[in-house]
Amino acid sequence: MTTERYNARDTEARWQKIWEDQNVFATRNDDPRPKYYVLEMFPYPSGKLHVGHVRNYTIGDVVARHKRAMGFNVLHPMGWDAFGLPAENAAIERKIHPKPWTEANIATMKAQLKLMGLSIDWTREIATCDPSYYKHQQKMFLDFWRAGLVERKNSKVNWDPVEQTVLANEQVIEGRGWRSGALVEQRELTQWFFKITAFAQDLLDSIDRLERWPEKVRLMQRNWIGRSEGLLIRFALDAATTPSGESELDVFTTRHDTLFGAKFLALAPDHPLALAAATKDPALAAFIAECRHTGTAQELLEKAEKQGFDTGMVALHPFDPDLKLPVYVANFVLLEYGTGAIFGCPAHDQRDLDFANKYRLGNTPVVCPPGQDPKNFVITDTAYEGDGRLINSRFLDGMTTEAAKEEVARRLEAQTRGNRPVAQRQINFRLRDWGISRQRYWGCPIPVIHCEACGIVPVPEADLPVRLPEDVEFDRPGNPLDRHPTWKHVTCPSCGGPARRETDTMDTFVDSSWYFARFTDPWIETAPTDRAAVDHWLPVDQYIGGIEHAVLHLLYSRFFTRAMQATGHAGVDEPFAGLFTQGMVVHETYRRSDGSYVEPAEVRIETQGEARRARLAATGEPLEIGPIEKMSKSKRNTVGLDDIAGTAGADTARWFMLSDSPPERDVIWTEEGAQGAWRFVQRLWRLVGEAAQIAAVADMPRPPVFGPAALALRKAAHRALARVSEDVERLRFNVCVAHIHEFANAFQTSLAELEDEPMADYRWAAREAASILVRLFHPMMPHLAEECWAVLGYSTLLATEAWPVLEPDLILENTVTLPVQINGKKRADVTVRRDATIPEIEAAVLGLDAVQRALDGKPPKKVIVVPHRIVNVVA
RNA sequence: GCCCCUGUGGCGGAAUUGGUAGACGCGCCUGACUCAAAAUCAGGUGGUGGAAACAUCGUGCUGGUUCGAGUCCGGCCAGGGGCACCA
Repeated sequence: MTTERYNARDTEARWQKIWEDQNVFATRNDDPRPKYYVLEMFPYPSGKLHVGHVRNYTIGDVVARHKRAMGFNVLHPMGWDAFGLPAENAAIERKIHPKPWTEANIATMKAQLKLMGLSIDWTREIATCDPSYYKHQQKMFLDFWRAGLVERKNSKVNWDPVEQTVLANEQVIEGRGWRSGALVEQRELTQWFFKITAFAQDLLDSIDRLERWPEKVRLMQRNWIGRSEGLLIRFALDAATTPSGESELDVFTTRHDTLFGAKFLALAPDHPLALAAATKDPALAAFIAECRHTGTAQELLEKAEKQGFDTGMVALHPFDPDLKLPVYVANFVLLEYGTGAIFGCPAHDQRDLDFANKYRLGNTPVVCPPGQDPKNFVITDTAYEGDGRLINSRFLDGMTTEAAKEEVARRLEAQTRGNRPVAQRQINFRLRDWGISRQRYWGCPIPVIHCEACGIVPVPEADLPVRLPEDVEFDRPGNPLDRHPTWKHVTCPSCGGPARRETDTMDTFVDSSWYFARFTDPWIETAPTDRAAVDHWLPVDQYIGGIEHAVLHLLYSRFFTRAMQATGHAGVDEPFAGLFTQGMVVHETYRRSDGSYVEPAEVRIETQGEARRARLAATGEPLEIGPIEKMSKSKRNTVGLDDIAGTAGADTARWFMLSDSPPERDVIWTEEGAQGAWRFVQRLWRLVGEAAQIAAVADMPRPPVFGPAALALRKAAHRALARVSEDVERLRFNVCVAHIHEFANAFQTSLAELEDEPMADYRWAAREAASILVRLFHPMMPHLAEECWAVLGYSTLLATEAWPVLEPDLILENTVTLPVQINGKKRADVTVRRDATIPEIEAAVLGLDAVQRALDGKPPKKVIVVPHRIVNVVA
């Protein structure tokens, strides 16, 4: 019996067309079934779908198809994160306008996505560069502004010299721009900010509720928000020493217990008091200028030595005005955190100690580590930053760190100067407001107008969207909007006088902060969201994407959803109830003897025993096999969709992506593995073909009894069903793959052992087994599954079929075989009735030869019976 | 420097969450089919000893808890990630 070889190319195209023609994946908002919203992070339309995308969307598609089979009304949309710099760079390099460039890329990538057979509702497709999308974003910007969630302020910002634009803190990784990799400089600019800090506490607290998020991402967000509880202490200054008679200085600390160890105060170089003093002290002004200079590049900043300048000002210790503390300006104090001023306790803070040692300010240990004799506890080069008992601290002596903090806070809060308390408890966050101004063209225009008479005026809602002009030039660096001859010149909507449009555009992360909400009703024109739709669908039940967005996109979206809730655009605060971060696709690298990289497609791998060797396929030239790395153009180790889907088909690529590694880990793309997946596709095809030959007709009545062969097959089918059902729910697709393999092996063996003329009961069981098998692999390999479904004689679409129903009786055996251990080592097996009592099991075990021998006539010390698991005899 | 995660055959990885370590796949070895190759099918594949039954060791190292530890606890080592003058 021969079966035709499975033709992936034609078959996949055929089913894709059928799904499309029948609108199988279009989702209705008024469908009464329970909802399930699956979403993969939408792509930037770079023009090329790479295997990382394939993995991401395959995972999402498995979830979508499985949930659909489980009876949910599944929303699985797709769109384009279409604003961004690459389009502008293409415009500069290739003289193509960003708009047609982006549109062409979208068309290409959409066609590639369709080749993968994803069950996407394309009727909801959106692109963020479309005015029908960004007009709503402008509307929300204005609403947020009115709600006090937008602010225009002057501050130090990260300037990317390559991209010629400002970046948010989250977009600076190790001092470099997240995209350009250029060293970021600090610049002082007036910018638009979203007040993400307004939600700092809530964003932090709510992380606890995100139970279906990876712990790792939750931790990263907690650290990024960086809450610390401390005390704001108002130090008195000796007014005679200050530039204009200033008498107070606020300092934030989390270690108020060490207050008696204070040796100095330090101000950030740009602290108002430092600037005031600098007007009267040229040397200080020079020092501050120097700090600013070295402060431009993050890298230098990290290596820079602690430096300070004694301002001559004197502060008084809050508990003893006779203790005078010098006030320095120091390069390591940050203006943006706390009050921009600190008190230095050298004994218990390494930075303060380095500083004090350099300027000979001395140190007094005030916290004694546990187990240390206070009498000979001295600090030289290493500060003690841990907890302990207080020493050298008058009324605090003997207290624990915690008690001393409380005592200091209590006493200082009770003190007043003027009529203000000397201290108050304060919570500080590391999180900064989100700077969204970008000095670029290809982004969403910020809908405001600058008027000399009226100040900053919002664009009236009737005038939205503020459209990007299309006639722009990219011949020079900088922002083309700013250079446009007419676009920015407008009349003030308030006074009618001449005014200027804002030429900055929004960070593209704003675009991606609410697209998931827009998908719930992308048709509504009068508002960003339809409240019924957005409240029905959100939060996203399963969101899938890369770990690189752990704090960027995922934190911004959490903020944005809260802001939408505050302005009435959504009824929820958390956008993503479940998050899954998938690993990267990596590949071996190959290099010639001259060090140049060679693409996998040009390489031939030879194996000799366990040794692997690589050669250039064309010439046989030997190549060095390099480390396995993230796919990149520079290492030339990329694999394109065409390389995979071309002959072996999308199903093969999808199956391989899911088979080896757990989805959260990196998967190594190997030629051998891909071939293995292709072989399995063929094997399933043959297997289902053979099964179809003997399988009963679909409506054959269920036989009253099953013979041993039929029963064994049914058991294997239902065992696989039970296991795959559980593991697909837990997104453990690699384990699902193993179960399907196991079942296919058992099925094939069963068919091979068959007599020529199978009995009716077996023919019924074969149909059942085949239909279960096909439905189990359908979410992963939908085209092959549809084709097999048709081969089995069904006329329905498998894409809309229900998940098989488990018969639990079939996976319960009447007898169980338990391993028998003697002193913890396995020595025998015992088979007992499933419902055997513990004494019965014990009796059976003690009767075993191996146990008798081991006991040597003596009674066992102990027999541990764990029903259905194991028996352990302690001799 | 601080915080977190991960270490299991030649490789990717399973292990019912404290109960038979190595499922499943890749690779490799042997055999069948073939003039031959590919494809396919059958068998084998952690180390050591043994013809075999079997014995014995074995989840980075080390100590502990337990009848029983890959899984829990303590201390190391290695690899990966996040944050980084955050007071």
